Amino acid sequence: MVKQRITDFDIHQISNSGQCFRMDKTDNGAMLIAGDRYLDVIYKDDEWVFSCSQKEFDEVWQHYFDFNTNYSKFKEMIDTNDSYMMKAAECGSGIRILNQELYETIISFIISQQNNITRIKKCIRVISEKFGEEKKNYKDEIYYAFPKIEVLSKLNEEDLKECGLGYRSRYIIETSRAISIGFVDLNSLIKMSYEEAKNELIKLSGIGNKVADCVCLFALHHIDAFPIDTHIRDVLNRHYKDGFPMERYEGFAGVLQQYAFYYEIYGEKFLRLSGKI
DNA sequence: GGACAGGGTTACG
DNA sequence: CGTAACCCTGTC
Repeated sequence: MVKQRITDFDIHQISNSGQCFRMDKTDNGAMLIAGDRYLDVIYKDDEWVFSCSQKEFDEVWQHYFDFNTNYSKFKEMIDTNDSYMMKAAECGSGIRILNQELYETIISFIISQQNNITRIKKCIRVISEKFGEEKKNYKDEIYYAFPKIEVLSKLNEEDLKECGLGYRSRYIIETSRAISIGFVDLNSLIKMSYEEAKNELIKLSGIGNKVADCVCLFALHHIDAFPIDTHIRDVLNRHYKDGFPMERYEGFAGVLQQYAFYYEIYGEKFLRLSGKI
């Protein structure tokens, strides 16, 4: 167990921010599976409690949750005249950009296209149960690691049928094969700049502009990546008619994208609870 | 019951 | 460069 006071952190906000699909709310926190690891996170007596050893926390989760980055700094850099972003950042003030495993993120966001979150989660759960390694957590409960590329790259579209992926099955298999034969090298991808990495990712089947940006932001931690999905497009149309001020927010626009995304989905609820409407 | 849309990408015109 | 088609499930 690791107990810690942490600022700019809210596991529920992160869970609802759309960057991960294997995190679920529990009584006073959340449980999550990342790669082949399981973690419970609980909020108790003003402290966050993590169900892992100090060693695992230091080696894995510290980086996963991006705890070494100061998010107050990003919020302070928001233009105070940018009232929409000021409100969005206040609403999602506990959001951090996770450092997720690359292959898992690639496949997860291929699944996310033309799809809703409930179904994305279900698809990922089923593909993991069918093709991921069966493991046991510290409570002796069974869970399933995300499938390895060695497994998925050897499947046929028929094998994925029960996962309910639809036309995305072909993308998953083609992309897995392309990576496994070295058409795109994940280890080099990690070392590339945002632009280079994005250009490489787009070479893969089923990855276009938006999914590539999601992978850059949520796995490669290029926090200047700014994925534009239908919700963010709405935000830009409503609040940034003259274009989003990328120059002003250069270097961390992706963090703001997350605040805006969360605010779009949960903002009204937030305003209601804080008595602002 | 059928029509439609859901955090896009691809393959055509 | 714009637009239809792609698959599957949930919802109305």
